[in-house]
Formats: sequence, structure tokens, C-alpha cells
Amino acid sequence: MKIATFNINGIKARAAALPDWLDEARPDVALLQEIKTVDEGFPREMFEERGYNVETHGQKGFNGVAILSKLPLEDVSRGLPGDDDDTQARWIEATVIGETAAVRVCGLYLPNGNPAPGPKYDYKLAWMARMEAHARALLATEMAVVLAGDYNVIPQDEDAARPEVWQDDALARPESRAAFRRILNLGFTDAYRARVFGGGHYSFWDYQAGAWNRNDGIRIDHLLLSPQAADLLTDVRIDQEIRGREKPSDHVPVWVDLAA
DNA sequence: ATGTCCTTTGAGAAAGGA
Repeated sequence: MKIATFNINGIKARAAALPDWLDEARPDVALLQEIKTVDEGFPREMFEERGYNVETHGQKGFNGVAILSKLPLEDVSRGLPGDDDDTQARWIEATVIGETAAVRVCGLYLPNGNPAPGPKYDYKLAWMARMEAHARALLATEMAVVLAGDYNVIPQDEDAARPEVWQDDALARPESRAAFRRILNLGFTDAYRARVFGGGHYSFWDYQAGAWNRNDGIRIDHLLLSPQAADLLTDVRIDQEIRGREKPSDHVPVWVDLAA
């Protein structure tokens, strides 16, 4: 079961690049972030005609997440538990019925948090605390669980081409990194780091200042695997070349293959 | 290099977010 995460930065703007990538990469499941549309505005047919089931959790103008799946989906849930007043569309989860195992997949768009310090940073850290609580509950189910999305967290200095630039940024500040580690320490595996070591591996390059051409990137899109999912891991990859194409997102897809 | 892109508002250009 090939499961990908991809922050597409607007479904309307990616109407060509996203189907092109889907046709080549052929993921069984694609978790999309920043669809930047309400549910009614999402072009479901574009994906249904390719054999995908479509579940969205949209919002006007920004945020918004979606699940595309060639396999059956059950028990779809929208929104991160823990704060009924939080109306931002940043979380969707569902159970994917694979040939040999069911996988609980969660698609997440973690708050950016800048400027830090400030209310947006407070929201980010509060959101991460809620995510930790929910991740703990998911672990308790003993299912194979995949937490995949745009984490807006640079886990370590090796995950940035120029770590000194990000030192005081909400994506790399100690509190953000510690909150990310707390989730890992529950028993999750950063799928990419289970297989690939060292620097130079990024999932985001800013549109500004020729960041892509200078390979001035950061690794902020992650797939965290519960022990039951980590045991099924057979492959992981960043589809980096997508960033060099026409009208790209500023993020690229990251995917895992699970024996499920 | 204060360097870009995407969306909304509202009807052209500017803001907010990233």
C-alpha cells in the first residue's frame, strides 16, 4: 500500500500538476494539504475518474485537507479532537482497507506558527499538544497508524540546507522540535529517517530567492508510523523532481510503501 | 536582492498567509 503526503498549495493552481503526478506515481492513498477550497469547490470528478475515492475537509481560502484512496475507506473523521472552538480545517483521518491489513491514515496540516513568539505560535504548540494526546489514543488501538502531512517542523539541523537561518523560526524553535519529539517518543517512527540518513533531503523549497535552484530546502513533510505500521515498511521516497516542473507547489510528495 | 505564489475581495490592486 503506497501512501503519499503532498501539500499542493491550492487545488485550483495544481489542476494540471497534481493529476500528472498521480498518473505517474500511482499512490494507493494520497493525503493532500492546503486544498484552499470548501468541499463543494473540490474537483472530485478529476480523481474519481482515476479510480480514487475522495474525502475532503475544506475551508474557504486557506488550509483544507483531503484523502484520495483507490482502496475502500471506512470511519472517516474530520477535525483534530480536543478543541471544539478550533474551526481551522487541518485534520482528516480514515481507515484504509488493504489486501492484508487495515491502516488508519491521518492527513494533517500542522499550523505554521510564525511569527514566534506570539498568538500564532501559541496556537501551533497547543495544536501539537492536542495531536500528541490523539496520537496516544490512536496507539492504544494497536492498529497500523500513519500520521502524514505538512508538520511545519524541521526536526533537526540536518533537515535544513541553512539551519542558521531557521534558528528562531517557528518551524525550528526548540519548543516546536520538542513537541515533535514528544510525539515520536510515544512510539512512532519517522519513516524517512528509518531508511535515509544525513543531510540534503528536503520536501519544501520557498518560491522566493531561487531557493529550488540553490537547493535551499527544508524537510517538513513527514510520515510517522506506529509500531504496527513501521513493521510493514518496505520503501520510502521524496519525489523531489516534481519541484522543477511547470507551476509546482512549493512542497513535493513524500511517500511510503507498506506491505499491507 | 525588501527577491514568489496563491487566494479573496470586489471590480484593480492590495491584503493575508505561507
